[in-house]
Amino acid sequence: MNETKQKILDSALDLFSQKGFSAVSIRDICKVVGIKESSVYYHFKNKQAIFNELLQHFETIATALMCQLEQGLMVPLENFEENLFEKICGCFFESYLMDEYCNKIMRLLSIEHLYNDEMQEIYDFWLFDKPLNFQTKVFSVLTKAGIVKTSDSNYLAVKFYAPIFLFMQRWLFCGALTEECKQTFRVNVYRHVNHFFNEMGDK
Amino acid sequence: MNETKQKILDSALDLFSQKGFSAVSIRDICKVVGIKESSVYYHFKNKQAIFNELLQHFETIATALMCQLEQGLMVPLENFEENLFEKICGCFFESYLMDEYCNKIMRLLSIEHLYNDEMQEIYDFWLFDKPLNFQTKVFSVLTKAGIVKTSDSNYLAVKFYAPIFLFMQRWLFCGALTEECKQTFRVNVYRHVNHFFNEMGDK
Amino acid sequence: MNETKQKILDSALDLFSQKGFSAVSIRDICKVVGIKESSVYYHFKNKQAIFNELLQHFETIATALMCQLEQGLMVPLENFEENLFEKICGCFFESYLMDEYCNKIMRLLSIEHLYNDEMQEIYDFWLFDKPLNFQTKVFSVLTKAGIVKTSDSNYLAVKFYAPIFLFMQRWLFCGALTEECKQTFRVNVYRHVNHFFNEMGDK
Amino acid sequence: MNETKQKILDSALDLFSQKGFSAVSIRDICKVVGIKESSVYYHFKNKQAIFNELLQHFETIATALMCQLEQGLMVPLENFEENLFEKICGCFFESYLMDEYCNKIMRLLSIEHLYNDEMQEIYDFWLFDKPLNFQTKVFSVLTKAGIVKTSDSNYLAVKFYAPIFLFMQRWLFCGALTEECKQTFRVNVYRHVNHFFNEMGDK
DNA sequence: GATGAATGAGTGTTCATTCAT
DNA sequence: TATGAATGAACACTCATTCAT
Repeated sequence: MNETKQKILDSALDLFSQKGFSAVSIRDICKVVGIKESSVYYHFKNKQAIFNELLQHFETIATALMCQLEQGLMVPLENFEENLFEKICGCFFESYLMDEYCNKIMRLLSIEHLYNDEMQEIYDFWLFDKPLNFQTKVFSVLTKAGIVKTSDSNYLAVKFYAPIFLFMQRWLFCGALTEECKQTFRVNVYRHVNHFFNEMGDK
Repeated sequence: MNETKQKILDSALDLFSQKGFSAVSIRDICKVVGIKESSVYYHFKNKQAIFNELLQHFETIATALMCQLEQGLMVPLENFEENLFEKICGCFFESYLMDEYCNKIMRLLSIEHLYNDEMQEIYDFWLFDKPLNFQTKVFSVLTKAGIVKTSDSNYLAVKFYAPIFLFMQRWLFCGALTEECKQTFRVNVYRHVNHFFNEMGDK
Repeated sequence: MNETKQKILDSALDLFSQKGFSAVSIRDICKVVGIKESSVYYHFKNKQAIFNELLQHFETIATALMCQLEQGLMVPLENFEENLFEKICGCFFESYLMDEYCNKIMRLLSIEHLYNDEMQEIYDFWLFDKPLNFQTKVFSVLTKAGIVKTSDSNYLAVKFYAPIFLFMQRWLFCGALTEECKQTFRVNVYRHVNHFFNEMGDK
Repeated sequence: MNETKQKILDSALDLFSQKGFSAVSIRDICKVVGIKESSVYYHFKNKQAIFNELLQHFETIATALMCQLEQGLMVPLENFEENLFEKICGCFFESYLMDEYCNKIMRLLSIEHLYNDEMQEIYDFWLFDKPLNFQTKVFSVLTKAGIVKTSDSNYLAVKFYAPIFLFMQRWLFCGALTEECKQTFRVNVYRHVNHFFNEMGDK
C-alpha cells in the first residue's frame, strides 16, 4: 500500500540477507531507497522494527505454506504418493526454499541465529523441527498404508531430509541466489528423492 | 610463545565464535585479556590480522587431521572396517567437529561465510568438499573390496554425511558448546552410523 | 473557544511545568492531545508560540489578581486587618500560588528563568518585586495607622514574605502538586503568619 | 592531575550551570575545551558521568565546609557569638554560597531538581534541610546559654534563614555571578543579620 | 611491551518544521 | 482543520586505529 515503506522493507531484506542485520546501517538502506535517514523513522519505530516486520511477514507466509502441505496428508490413499511428490516439490522447494522472499529471510536467520537466542528458536523451528516433523508424519501415513515397511518414521525423515538440508546450505544459502544455484540444487535434490523412493520400493 | 599474544588470540576466538567477527570490538577483547586497546596493535597489525592468524592455525590443524584420516585408507583390508570406524569417530568427530578450537572456528566460519566470498570458499572446503570427498574415497575402497555393492560412491557419501551435517548444525553450531549438546550430537550420530552400516550389511 | 487549540495549551502546560520547555517535544504534547504533530502548526506558528500564549494568559490572570489585592488596601481602617488577612490568604495563597494554572506557570518560570534573560525578568517581577512591593505598601498603611511601630516597611515585608517564599520553594514548586504538599505548605504558612502578627502586636 | 579531564569538568560545569544538563551538548563542551567529541569518551564513560563527577566533588567540598561550621558550635561560650558570626559569614556565605564552584553546582541543582527526583533530594538536603538544621542547633545552644529567650529554635532558624534564602535566589542564582550581584547579596544579608541580632538582644 | 590520549568516520535516533493534499 | 510524508540539523555514543612516550 504505502510505497516508501515497502521499498524500505524490500531494500532492508536485500541488504540484511547479504550482510546480516547489524552490518547493515540505516544509511545503507536509505541510499538504496533514495530517502533521508530521518524518513525511515516515520515508517518504523527503529531499525529492529524493520527486522520484526520482515520476520512476521515471513512467518505468515511460511505458516500458510505449511498448512497447505499438511492438508496434502489428508488426501485419499490412491493418489497420495503422486500428490505428495507434487506438494513437496511445489510447496516446499519452489514456493518456500527457493522463493525469493523466504530464501532471503532464511539466509538472514542463518546469520542471526548464531548469536541471538530468539532467532535460534525461530531458525530451529523452520529449518529443523517443522520439516522433520512433517516428513515423520508423511512416513507414518505411508507405513500405515503398508507402502513403507520400516516402523522408525523419525529416522526415515532424517534420511530423507538431511541430504536436502545439506544441498540447501550448499547451494541456496550462499552467495547470490542465481538461477544456476537453484538449478544445481534442484538437480541434486530430485536425484536424491528418486533414489530414495526407488530404494524404498525395493524393500 | 608470547603470552599476551596468545591470550588475545584465545579471547578473540571465544568472542568471534559467539558473536561473529564484526560484532566483537577490540575493546571487548581487551576487556577479557586485561590490556588496553592500543596494546593489541603491538601484537597485530589490525583486527583482521587476529582473524587471519586464527584461521591459519585452524587450517594447519585441520590439514593434519585430514592427512591422518586419509592415511587410514591405506590400511590393509583385513582390519579396514574396524580401523575406519575408530578413525572417523576419533579423528573426525572428537578431534575435529567437537574439539574446542576447531568447533569455534567452524562456528565463526558459519557466520562469516554468509557475507564474505573468501570465507565462503574456506567454509565450503572444510564442511562440504573435504568431508564428502573423503567419504567418497572410503566407499570406493569398500566397493573395490567387495564389501559394498553400490557403485555410486558419491551418493553413498552424501547419504552417510548429510545426517551428520544436519546434527552438527542442530547441536554443535548453536548456543554454547555444552557437554549436553555434545552428548546429544554423539548419540544421534552413532545411532545413524550404526543404522547405516547395518543396512549396508543387509544388502 | 477552539477545542483542539485549548487542549494543546493545557497539555503543553502540564508537560512544560513538569519537565521544562525544551525537554518537552511536540510529539509528547501530541501524544497527550491525540493529534498528529503537523496539526499543531495549524494552531501555532511554532513551539515557542505555545509557550508565549501560556505566559500571556498567566500575566492576564495574575495582573487581575494583583489588582484585586491592591484594592484591599483602600478599605477603611476599622476592618482593614481582618479584610487583609482574608485577601492575602484567599487571593494570594489559594488563587495564585496554589491555583493549578498559576502554579504550573510558576514552576515553568522556575525552570526557564535560569537560562533565559527574558524569563528572568518575568520571574523576578512576579515572585520578588510584585509581592515584596505589595507587602511594603501594606506595612506602610499599617504604620500610618499606628498599628505598626517600625518605620522600615521594606524590611518588614522581607521578614514577612521570605518564609512564605521558602515554603513555596520547598513544598509548592517541587514534584507533583499533591493535596499533601499544599496542606504542608498551608500549615507552615499559617503558623508563620500568626506568629508574625502576634509578635507585631506585642511591641 | 590530568589536564584535559579537568578542562572538560570545568567547561561542563560552566555550561551546565548556565543552561542545565540536557541543554548542553557534548559538542558544546568540546568547542570550549578544544578537543574532538570522541575524546571526551576517553575520560568519561558518558555525559552523565561528567555530571556525577561534578556533583560528587561538590558534595565532598560541601560536607567538609559543613563539618567546619558544626565544629564552631563546640567553641566555649565566652567567644561563641563572635566566632559564630565569623564562621557563618566566612564559611557559609563566602566559601559556600558565593564560591564559584559551589555556586555553579547549586545553580545546576536549581535547574535539575525540578524534573529529577534524585536531584530534588540533593537540592533539598543542601539548600533546606542542612542549613535549617544547622541554624536550629545554633539557636538551641544560644537558648541553653540564656542568650536567647525563645524556646522555638526551629522557627527562629526559619526566620533567620528565609531572608538569606530569598536573597540567594534573587541575587546569587540568576544570570552571571558578577561582583555586583555578590555585593548586593552581601549588603542585604549583612543588614538582615544585624537587624536580627539586634532584635534578639532587645528582648 | 604497554599505554595514555586523541581522532575521523560512522551509528541509531530525535526533533521542530514544512508542505502538498 | 487535520494529516501523511519528508527532511536537515543535531545528539550521545562506538569503533578501529595512530602515535608519542
